[in-house]
Amino acid sequence: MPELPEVETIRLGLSKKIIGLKIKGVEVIQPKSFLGDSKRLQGRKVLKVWRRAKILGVELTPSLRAKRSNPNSEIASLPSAPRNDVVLLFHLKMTGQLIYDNGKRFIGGHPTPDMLKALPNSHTRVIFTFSNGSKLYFNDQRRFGWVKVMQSEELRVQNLFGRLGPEPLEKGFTWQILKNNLLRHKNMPVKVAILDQAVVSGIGNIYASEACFDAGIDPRTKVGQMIDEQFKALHSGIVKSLKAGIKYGGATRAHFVDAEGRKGYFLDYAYVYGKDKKPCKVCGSEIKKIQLGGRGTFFCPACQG
DNA sequence: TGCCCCCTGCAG
DNA sequence: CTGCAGGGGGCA
Repeated sequence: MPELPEVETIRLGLSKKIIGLKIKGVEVIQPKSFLGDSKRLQGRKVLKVWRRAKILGVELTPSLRAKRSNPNSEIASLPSAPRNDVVLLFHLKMTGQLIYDNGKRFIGGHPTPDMLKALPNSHTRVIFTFSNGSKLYFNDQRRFGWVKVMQSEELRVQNLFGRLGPEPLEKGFTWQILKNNLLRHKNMPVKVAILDQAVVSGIGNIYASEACFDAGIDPRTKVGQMIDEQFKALHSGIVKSLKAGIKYGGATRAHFVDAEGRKGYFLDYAYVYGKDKKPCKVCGSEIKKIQLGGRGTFFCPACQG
C-alpha cells in the first residue's frame, strides 16, 4: 500500500492505540513474513511508534534481564552491559495491512466492507496479542511485506536506513537538495527518478504522478532538462501531495486500510492517479495513462507541458 | 540503469 | 487466459 502518507496514517492510528500495551504473545502464521525471533518480544511494552520512509518502527522496552547465554563473555561482565533493547519493524510493501482490534473497531464509525471482514483472515500472516486481550494483525496478500525484530545495534550495523534520502516532510528537505539528488539521474524521466528512495524517501507510484501534476511537469521530462523553476515546483508538489495524502487518510486502491481497518480517501482528491480517460479536474482534457520505468503513470497532457 | 523476481488475486 | 497492482532487492 503504503507510501509515506499511508504508513504515516497507520502510525498515527497505532500510536493512539498501542503505546503502553504489553505484548503477551506473537503468533507467526507465515514464517516467511517474519524475520528474527518472535520470542524476544514477549513481555515488552510499546514505548513509541515511528516511521522512516515507508518503514514503521515499534520501539519496545528493554528486557530487564541481561542475556545469560554466555555469562562469561566480556559484555555480560560489564557493569553497564548494553541494554537488550528491541525494535519491531514493518514494511508493508504492496498489500500489507496493520489492523488493531480491541473488539470495538466499529464503534463510532461507519463500517466499510473491509472493516466487516473478520480477522484473522486468509491473508493474516502474524498476530500480536497484548496483555489486555487486544490484538494487532499483520495481513499481507502478496507476502512481499515483512515484520522484523532487531536490536538498535543491529539496526545501526546493518545500516538499514543508510541509503534513504531525506524525509520530504521534514525541515531539511529543500528544493536545492531535491535538485542535487535528482541530478544523479540526469537521463531518467523525472517521475521515475523521484521513486528512487535515495533521492527522497517515501514517495511511491501514486504520489509520484500527483506531484508531477501539481508541479505542471510532464512525467517523461528528463531530469537533466529541468530548470530551477521546475525543481522548485516539483519540491512543492511533492510536499503538497504527501500532506494531502495524510489529510485524506491515505490512498486506497484495493488494500490499504488504516490501523482501525478504515479506507483512505486520497484518491477522491487525486488529480491524475487512476483517472485514465477521465477529464482533468483543472482543464477538462483527457487524462492519459502510460508506462514509465515499467509502472503505470498518469498525467494531463495539457496541464503538464 | 533496466529487467526479473518475489506473490496473490482481480479485471478485462 | 493475459496483464496489471501503493515496493524494492538483485542482477547483468
